[in-house]
Amino acid sequence: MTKVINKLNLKEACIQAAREVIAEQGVEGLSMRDVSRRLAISHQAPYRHFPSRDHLLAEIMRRCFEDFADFLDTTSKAQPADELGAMGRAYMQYADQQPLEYRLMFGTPWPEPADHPDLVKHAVHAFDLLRKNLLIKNTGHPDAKKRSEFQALFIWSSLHGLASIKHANVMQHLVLSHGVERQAQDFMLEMIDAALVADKDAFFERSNDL
Amino acid sequence: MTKVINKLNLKEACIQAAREVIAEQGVEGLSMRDVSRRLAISHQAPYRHFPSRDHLLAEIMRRCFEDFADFLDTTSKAQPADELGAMGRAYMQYADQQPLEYRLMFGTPWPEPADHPDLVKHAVHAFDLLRKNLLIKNTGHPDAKKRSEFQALFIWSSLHGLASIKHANVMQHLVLSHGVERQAQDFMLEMIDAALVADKDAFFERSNDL
DNA sequence: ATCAAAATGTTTACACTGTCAACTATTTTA
DNA sequence: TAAAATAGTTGACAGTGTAAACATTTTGAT
Repeated sequence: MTKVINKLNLKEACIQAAREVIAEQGVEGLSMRDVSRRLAISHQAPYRHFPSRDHLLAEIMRRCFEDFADFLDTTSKAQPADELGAMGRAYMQYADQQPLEYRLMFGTPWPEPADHPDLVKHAVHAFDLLRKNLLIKNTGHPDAKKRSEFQALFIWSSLHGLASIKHANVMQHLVLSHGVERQAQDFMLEMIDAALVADKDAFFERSNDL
Repeated sequence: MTKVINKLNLKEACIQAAREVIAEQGVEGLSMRDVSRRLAISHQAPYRHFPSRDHLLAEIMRRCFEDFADFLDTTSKAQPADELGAMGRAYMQYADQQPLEYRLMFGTPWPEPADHPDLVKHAVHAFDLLRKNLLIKNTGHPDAKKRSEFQALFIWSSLHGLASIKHANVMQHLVLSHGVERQAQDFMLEMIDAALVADKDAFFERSNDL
């Protein structure tokens, strides 16, 4: 009987139920009382396990980041010939398939980070996958570390930007030529690649003058 | 006396008060009753002018897009030598200076677009500024229209991505090398430029095979 | 100018939310 | 086994959006 299983580990059940709500209705549709109702428990029971709605939300965000980083890692490692490209495609794939979880991670104002250190740790981990990958590509280059960070920020920004524009459903109002929306992702990845290939030494010379 | 002025045009006063709330506390801090309280009117008065909170919000979003497009337009036209670059810098400048309004436009789930056609129209206008600018740069090129749209999406995504990552306050947790956060924007603009300069014909040839 | 109609604003009421406080039942531990 | 910690329930409060009924003011046609 589900109810008994729930009560054996109510904390886990709350998280599960809340994730379902979020995946169905988005984060603003999540209410503590809704979670309680789904589990057929009193509206205060979840508070024995989470001090507040924000704490429940933070735990869910943490797990999303965990899943997300895992997905990026395993998917890109499965294609050693082009890890970086695979990672980019995996990023967009995740954003496509889990739009509401993606929005939770990257489009929701974070709860006070100081109160949720684990959340930050897992979020940073996803970025570090990208950063490390680039660091390898940049070996031998002067300023390899800094360069990798710039590049990682650039790549992440571009992918995240496209993902969040897609989510906002703005594109369908832009009256784009045929096929543009569908091919936008591929074009974006090509542009990122081209930018990385292009020589950026001029920038570093100039920036050293500052 | 302010109160009288308000009552002479309550609709405008509501919008003004709501924008203040949003600029101070962000969109989730906006409540209809809060607006009423600020204007010292009954909590139902605003409903004579806006059917719902979403309608008030949509009107504010519309105006933000209007202001935003104006800002991009005038700022970039002031530097005819490098309109595109100026537009990119203006974009980031706006995002920096009006973070909460920017988040309202690009980070808030839109109300049903069908119910708010004007909102969409103004949002699209900002994109069209970019698209038109690129179309001029691409004159003579085969597929100039399509190419411009791809490029516009790429540029917009990159800028928006960086802006929204900045807003999320994630960067300060990434432990970046010295100066990287500060210079990220310049690097981004360089990368965009480099990508645009690089020959993209290969992409179009390949994509035509699909 | 008058009088009905439309507009604008107020009051009251309802269902919903997060969360505090008090109480009870259960489980763990000394 | 008694005490203490843990887990869950019930009831309350202040906040929200908004529907309905009512009052007032403004407007337009006669």
